Amino acid sequence: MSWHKKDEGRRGYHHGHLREALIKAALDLIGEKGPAGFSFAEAARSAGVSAAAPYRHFRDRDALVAEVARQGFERFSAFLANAWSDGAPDPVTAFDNVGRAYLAFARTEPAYYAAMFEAQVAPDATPELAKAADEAFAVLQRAAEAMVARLPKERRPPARMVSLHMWSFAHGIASLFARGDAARRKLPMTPEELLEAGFLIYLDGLGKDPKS
Amino acid sequence: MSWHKKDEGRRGYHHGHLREALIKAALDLIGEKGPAGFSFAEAARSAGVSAAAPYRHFRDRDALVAEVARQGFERFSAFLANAWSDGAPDPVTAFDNVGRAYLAFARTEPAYYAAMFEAQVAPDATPELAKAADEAFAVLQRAAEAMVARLPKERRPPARMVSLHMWSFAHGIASLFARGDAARRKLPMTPEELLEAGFLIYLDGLGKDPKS
DNA sequence: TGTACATCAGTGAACGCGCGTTCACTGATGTAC
DNA sequence: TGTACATCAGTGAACGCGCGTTCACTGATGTAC
Repeated sequence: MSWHKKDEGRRGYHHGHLREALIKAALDLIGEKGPAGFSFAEAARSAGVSAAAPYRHFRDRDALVAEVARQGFERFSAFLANAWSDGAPDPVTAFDNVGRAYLAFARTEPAYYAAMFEAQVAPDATPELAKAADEAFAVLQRAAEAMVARLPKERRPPARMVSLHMWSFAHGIASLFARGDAARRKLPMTPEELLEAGFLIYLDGLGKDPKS
Repeated sequence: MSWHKKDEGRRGYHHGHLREALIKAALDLIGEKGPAGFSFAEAARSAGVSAAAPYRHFRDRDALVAEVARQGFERFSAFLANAWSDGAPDPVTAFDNVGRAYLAFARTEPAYYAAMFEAQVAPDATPELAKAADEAFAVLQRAAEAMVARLPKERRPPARMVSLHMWSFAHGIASLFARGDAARRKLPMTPEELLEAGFLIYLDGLGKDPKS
């Protein structure tokens, strides 16, 4: 990677993009050793800067992790929204795509995923983090609304509940079977197949009159 | 707590139950500060023993965490099996109870839960750990088998799939909304209500002819 | 256009600390006879 | 029953290491005039 606004590799007394470089370093280190396996000092070192420099940009290690998590949620939102694609070609297919995107994110971005969900960072550690997480969930919520709207009005379930079901289901599969690190468990099928099968059964259940 | 076989508090040169005491100390420390927040030295200190002593019982910190996780899975198995209660009073109710037990375990034993699922310990770090985890899953599997057996043979889904769906769903809810630590997210209902509602919809879906 | 000055990002040396790990040792326990 | 001995769990001192954090500093940058 490169910092286009600076001449490659070279820098003077001022780094110029230290904040961004520290976030990148933290992300890489989380990817290598898990959310607990990196130190403030190590992030500074890998950004090529003295151990005291990060204090100009982050209060402490946790603030840095929270910022990584926040950026993770931002990318996650965009990724899910792209999969949803405004419900195209149809809400059911699009919703299934959102679930697959959830798994794909966990697999291809294990460092972000760990920072978002498995660093011992409280979901509301900073207002910005809470907001970014809410926005990611809002994508699921909007998708659930569009999907639920297709059901006959008299037995239309609350979209909020449906979105929470799907979030939990995708999250469980991702955390157990689709993660991109050593804690992934074996599965006799792809995580995507497991998710889709469950999703279809759930949809059948939604479509069925609960009194029958 | 007390070590009944030794007179309270007092010990001579030999500890007598150091292995157990270290495991207990690790569990407590994980509960206080998360799976990454404790050191071998600290476990030794809180067992009242020199920093070198733990090496007589565990190769390193990870081996100790793996043993905590193993014991966690053992308790988890027993807890789930107790909830299943051989399918009494009926398989559907009993299965729902297993789901509730999953959530209850995550909430009341956050330290075990963290060691089992969120320490960066590979599921097959030791053969004993892998075996204990498999046994916990086997309880779910047996429950799914009994439940599936009630469906008409021609559209009976594979029990393995059903148990994986339920594991993932319960695990997702537990990890996001029912955990016993600071990373728990807010929910506009109880985790148990969310789980039960999803479970019932899924059951309806299973019962429905997929071709209809 | 040039100069003086304020700002502030990054330095590097220093501190105390706890950790992991090793080592030769010590002393409690149990058992062979 | 008593004694000699083997075993091995726990000691404590020592080591080097990296971390977090502080501090007075330095020098690059941008801007007021």
